[in-house]
Amino acid sequence: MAAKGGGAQGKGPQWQAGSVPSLQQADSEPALSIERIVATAVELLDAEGVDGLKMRRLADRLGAGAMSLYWHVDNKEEVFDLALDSVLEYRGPPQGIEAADWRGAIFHMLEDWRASMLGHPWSASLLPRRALGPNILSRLELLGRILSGAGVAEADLNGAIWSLWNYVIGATITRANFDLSDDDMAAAQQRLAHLSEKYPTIERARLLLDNDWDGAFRKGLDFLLDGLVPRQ
Amino acid sequence: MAAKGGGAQGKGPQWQAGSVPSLQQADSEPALSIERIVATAVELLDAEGVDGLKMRRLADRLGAGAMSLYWHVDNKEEVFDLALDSVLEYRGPPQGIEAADWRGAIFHMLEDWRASMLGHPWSASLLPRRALGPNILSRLELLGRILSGAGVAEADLNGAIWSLWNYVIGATITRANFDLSDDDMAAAQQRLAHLSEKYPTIERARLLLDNDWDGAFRKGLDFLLDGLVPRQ
DNA sequence: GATTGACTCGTACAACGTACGATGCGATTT
DNA sequence: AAATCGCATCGTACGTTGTACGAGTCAATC
Repeated sequence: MAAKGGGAQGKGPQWQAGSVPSLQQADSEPALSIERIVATAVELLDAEGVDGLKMRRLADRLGAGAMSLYWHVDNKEEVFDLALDSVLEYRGPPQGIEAADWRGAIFHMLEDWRASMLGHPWSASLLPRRALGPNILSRLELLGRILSGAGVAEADLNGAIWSLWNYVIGATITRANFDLSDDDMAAAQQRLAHLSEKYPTIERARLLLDNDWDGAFRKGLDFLLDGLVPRQ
Repeated sequence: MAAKGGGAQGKGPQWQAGSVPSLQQADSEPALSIERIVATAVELLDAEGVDGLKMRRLADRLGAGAMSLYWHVDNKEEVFDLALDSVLEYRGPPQGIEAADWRGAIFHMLEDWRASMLGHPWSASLLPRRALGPNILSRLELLGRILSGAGVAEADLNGAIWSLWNYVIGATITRANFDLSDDDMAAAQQRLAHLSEKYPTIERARLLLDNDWDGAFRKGLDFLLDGLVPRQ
């Protein structure tokens, strides 16, 4: 009887944390586990980017055979899913009371979100393809709770949550994309040099060059919040 | 002397349109060309998604050998770049004068942008990884021109353009992601069913279920524009 | 001691991107 | 007319990838 379908039963990632330690090769490596796999996958992704994650390489880093991974994981996609969600954990606002300063709470959470993703740029390119993990859902839940407490009407809650989510995702993806490739940008400029007179406004605004990304992010967020919850 | 580096010289896509027709096999297939390759790639992407685009399959559809593609294109990545940009062409507002109704002009362009991408959902997942093509730049240029005309200060232009871009990208990617997978969503619900009490707000807002995406998009855009260019 | 179930891994395979070099063909040159 | 050249096509082959399959190990249970 093969192990087929035993460990990683069912479809989709198992969003779990608790598991039995139960190490059995006490000599060197601390035995395989989803946690270790995910942690190492994140390391590898940080070091080599999305294309650098290969099952064999991941197994090597873990001191295991390639096929051993498949006991804990259905396929490579699931590794991506788990790695992505693991990076998006939110530890909550520092000390501020969210009820009192809802605006601060939102800002903190969303800026932390953005920072988390920019700290692992591969996550931005992964996000569009992947499912909602529990950490993402937690953030959305928190967002909804704060907005609701801030006075957003029930009927508008959906639109408000999505608007903020959209904005954060968009800003992060854009930033991660251009951050990864400062020379790509230069190359683009080069490549389009002879067309540059077609884009005078972009040229004038130096849109592609010097940018206060963080400031722009905050400002746009401010506008959005002003619209969602008018200052009294 | 091999053809190596002859046709697709240099690095990066050639953002060109004009080319000599010059068909030489007059019998059946109208000869290979970048235009034909890109058009067929888009077809294939529409039909099979990002993972469905393989060089061999693309060549088959074109009635050509796989390696023939490489005369016109450096590698598969370039096919993605070209396909993405080709989908993002903007034909301009219908009849409205952009100077008079700048708000309408912006809305039209951005909604068209979003619609273009949703019409080819693969484009949303491709965008984070790819470079700026001329069609994207044109849209940004137009956006900047309109905003500038609407009274946005030179110093704020950058932030304003990026805010809108971010919002559109984020909204589109989110929507495309969830649209692709209505059953993924159901599966996610299922998978997280036992955790559902952890997300009461999401539950209550039915965030994952019924959504007026278009309405939410417009509303958020309104808020953003109100912030960027206060109504007098 | 036999059985079971959790876990590991060596081998093998099919599919993929694409390097390489041969080939064909029209236009240009001699 | 013959030779040359540049554009374009494609058959073959290689290296790399994800992963199916089944054999193997070991601890716990009966």
